[in-house]
Order: sequence, then C-alpha cells, then structure tokens
Amino acid sequence: MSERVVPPTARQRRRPTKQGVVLSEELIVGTALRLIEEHGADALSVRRLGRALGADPSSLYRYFRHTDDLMLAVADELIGRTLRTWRPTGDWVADLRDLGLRMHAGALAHPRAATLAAHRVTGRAHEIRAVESILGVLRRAGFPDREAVRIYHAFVDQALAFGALDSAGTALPRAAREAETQVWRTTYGRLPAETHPHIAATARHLVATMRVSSYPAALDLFLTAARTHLGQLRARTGASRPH
Amino acid sequence: MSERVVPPTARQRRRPTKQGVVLSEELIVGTALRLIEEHGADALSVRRLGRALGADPSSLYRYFRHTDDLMLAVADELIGRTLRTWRPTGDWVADLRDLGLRMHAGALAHPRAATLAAHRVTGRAHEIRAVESILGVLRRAGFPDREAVRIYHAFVDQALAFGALDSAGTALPRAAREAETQVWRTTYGRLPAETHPHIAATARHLVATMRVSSYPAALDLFLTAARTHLGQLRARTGASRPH
DNA sequence: ACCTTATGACAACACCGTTGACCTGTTAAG
DNA sequence: CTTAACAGGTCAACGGTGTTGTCATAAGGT
Repeated sequence: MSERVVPPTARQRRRPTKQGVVLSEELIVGTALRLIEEHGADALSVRRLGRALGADPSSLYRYFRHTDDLMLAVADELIGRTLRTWRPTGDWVADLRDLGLRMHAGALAHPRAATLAAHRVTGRAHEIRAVESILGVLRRAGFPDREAVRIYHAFVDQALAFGALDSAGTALPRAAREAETQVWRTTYGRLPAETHPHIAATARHLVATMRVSSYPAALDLFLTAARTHLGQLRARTGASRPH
Repeated sequence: MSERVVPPTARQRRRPTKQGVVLSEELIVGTALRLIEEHGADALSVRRLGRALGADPSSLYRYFRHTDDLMLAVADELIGRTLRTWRPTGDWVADLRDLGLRMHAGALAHPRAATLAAHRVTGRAHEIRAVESILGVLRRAGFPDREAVRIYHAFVDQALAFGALDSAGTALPRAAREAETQVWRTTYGRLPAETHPHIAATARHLVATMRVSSYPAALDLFLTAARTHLGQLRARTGASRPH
C-alpha cells in the first residue's frame, strides 16, 4: 500500500465504476463543488461524495491522499474561476480594487467552498498564476520587493478573510439571519441615550449599515493607505514613476 | 423530552456525577476553554469534554442544546476576557490598534470559538459594551456619525475576519501546517525567472512573510487611511479638534 | 418519610475519515 | 492472439464523532 495515489498524468487504466462512472480528478472536484453549493459545506464528506459520484468512498483515495488534498484541489478550482476573466489595465489601484471585489464576489457565490478554502495555500497552477499577476501589478506600480510582498499578503488575506466572513453570514439559515437584523433594530436601536450615548446617537446608521458587507469600505481604505505609502516611498527615494 | 435544557437560574438539584464532579455551565465552559488551550482546537469534542469533566457526554446536553450552543457560550466568555483589561487612553489610533491586536490575539488563542462566533451578532452585554466603547472612541476623535459607523463596521469586521482566517490556520493539524511552509519554500521558492519573474524576484520575501499573520500590517494600513480620511474631513469642514 | 422530578448514566443510532486485503478489467509485452 | 502485471475499484472493518430515548436515583419540598 506504500503509495495509493498516482500522479494524474500517469493515470491510464481508467476502469469504470460498478455504476458505470469513469472517475477523474476533474470529475471529483467538480462534483465536490456542486455538492457544496447545493447542500452546504457539511454535505461534503468522502462517503457522500462517493455516493454522488456513483463510486465507493475508498476509491477517492486513489486520487487524493486525504480530505485535505481534495479541499486544496477544490480551492484551486475556485481561484481559477475567479481569475479567468480578470484583465489588468495598468492602473494598479483600479486593478486591485477590481480583483478584490471579484474575489469577494466569488466567495459569496460559493459560500461553503470559500469558507473551507480561504486559509489554505494550494501551490497549484491557478494559485501560482494569481500570485504572479498580483505581484506584477504591485512591482510595476513601483513598490520595492519587500513592500510589494507585504502589500500582496495583506491584500489577499483581506479579500479572503472578508470573503469567508461574509460567506458565513449568507450561509446562515434564513431565520437566523433575520434574527440578526432584528437584534440591530431592536436591541441596539432602543438603547437609551443616558446609558449608551454613542449607540443611541448613531443607531439609525448602525441599523442601515450593519447588514451590508463592509468589505468595499475596507478595501478602499486599504488602497488609500497603500497609495499614500507609495507616495512616501517615492518622495523619500526621489524616484519617479516607472515608464 | 420536549426540552432537555433548563435555564441556568432554574437549576437546583445539583447532583454530583459518578466521579464526584458537580456540573455547572461555568465549569463546562471553563473546561472547554482549557481543553482548547492545552490540546488544540480539535481536542474539543463532546465526548472528550465529558471525559475531562468526569461526566457522561450526554450529561452536557442538559446544559447546552448542541455543540454550537456550547461554542457560543465559550465565545461570549472570550469577548468578556478580551475587553476586560482594555482601557482607552484618549489617543484613538493607539486605542484602536491595541483593541484590534487584542481581538486578533484572543481569536488565535481559541480558534474554534473564534471561527464560530465571528459572524454572529449576540446582542449580549459584552458585545454592547464593546460597540459603545469603539463608537465613543471614533466620535470623540471627531468622526461624524455616519463616518464613525462606517469605520466602526470595517474595523470590527476586519478584526473578526482576520481573526477567523488566522485561527483556521493555527487550527490545522501540525503536518498540514508544515506542508504549507514547505509549499512556499519549494514550490514558490523554485519557480524560474523566465516563466514567473515577479515570484522569482520576491521569493525570499515570500517565504519569510507568508507564514506570519498579515493582520498587523493590514491594521496599520487601515488606521493610516482612517487618519488621512479624518484629516480631509477636518480640512473640508474647517472644524478643529473637539475639546 | 414520602413523592416528584431534575439530572446524571447508559446504550444505541447514524454518521465520519481512513486503511488493508481482495478482486478484476485494461493494457502492454511476447 | 495470449497472457501476465498491476492500476484502480470494492469490501469490510476500526475507532472516532454528535445526538437522543430511556432509565434510575438522589435531592428538595412537603
């Protein structure tokens, strides 16, 4: 049993399942994504995935060493779909804003998968392409290498983190989500000014704002700060804009 | 069996377990926190918790309807501990930085609880106190109500989102985490400059930076942008610093 | 001292990921 | 065209999980 998994390229004897399905890494990943979308993140288990595929659960271990491996593959597929239509224009602030909003939207479109995949490094093709692109945008903008990496890291993590956070919100059962807005409206909306002056003064805005994602605001603050930072770097080194 | 759980106030017949322990909500929550701290996030299961308490697992269902309930109670306790020692000094940037780092650290110390609680509004005492305090800091700094709420929202969500993201990282089994740094070192560290110029140029920094949380960097960028924003507001309205 | 009943214990259910042993159709070599 | 190797699908089992229906018993009020 020393090694159960075979690299996808070397795979050749593709024998169909008892139920007539020919397995493949792509089919498995695709089915996993579909399962997550349709029945929630908890619906993804090796056994259920096997059932959905028409194969014995243990067959999957011929393709992935363990569940973690499978999740990485799913995550990479998500990254690929998110980036497929992104085209940098040369305006780095606009490009990053666009990309950030895309990542966030992608996460919201696949809430369960995003929650599971946000914190992993896949080291797979799609991810590598993404890293290269974003670093390119930042370095062309004029950030020195160390700063480019710092900004890159914070940017990506922010997008992933907010994506996961907001995903988790939308993934809540309907009743729970309505209960939340109700908490804002009643509990916070009715605190007396004597005991809670600041909440009372802003209650109107709180109720209106708290059910909308704060990511766009956070992203704009982030980009503002990054631009300011770049300006200071340029001023200090006396460098002009490249190209 | 209509309702198994009894409100804590109504609890009266405190019979010890077979092993002589007298259960209580506080004891259970405390033990759960201890378990998480000592043996990692996935050491917390109903059965293990029961064993650690010296009680049958099913006894816990007299105190919490299900594991989620227990985790929320743990999270609430966490909020309390995080805020207990925070004292605003009057320097709003320093205060918010301090609070953000505290929230992040608290999340890291209790990954499972943080992940679960990040996207919920409890409307409970600790949370209300936190909202009032932060809004107070921002309004005293001079932000008008609408802006104070916007900044508040983004600030809190950023802290929670990064907390949950980084928590998920530390909650990973040891092997998986080492695999991640290995991916950065080998996969990304060895890409040729011809195909991936930007990654190759910054590989050194990538390897060093990516295993550290980017939250402090993101937080500083956030605060920088907020300060800039406040300055612009002041300039536009010609208002001076209050007090 | 007795009754009620809150609360702990037990046993069972339906899941989960993972693995070792087995079986069989595909494929490449002769 | 035959045949032998072995990739890859299947089966059964292990030890874990959360949860619940039922039972028994000791605590507390009377």
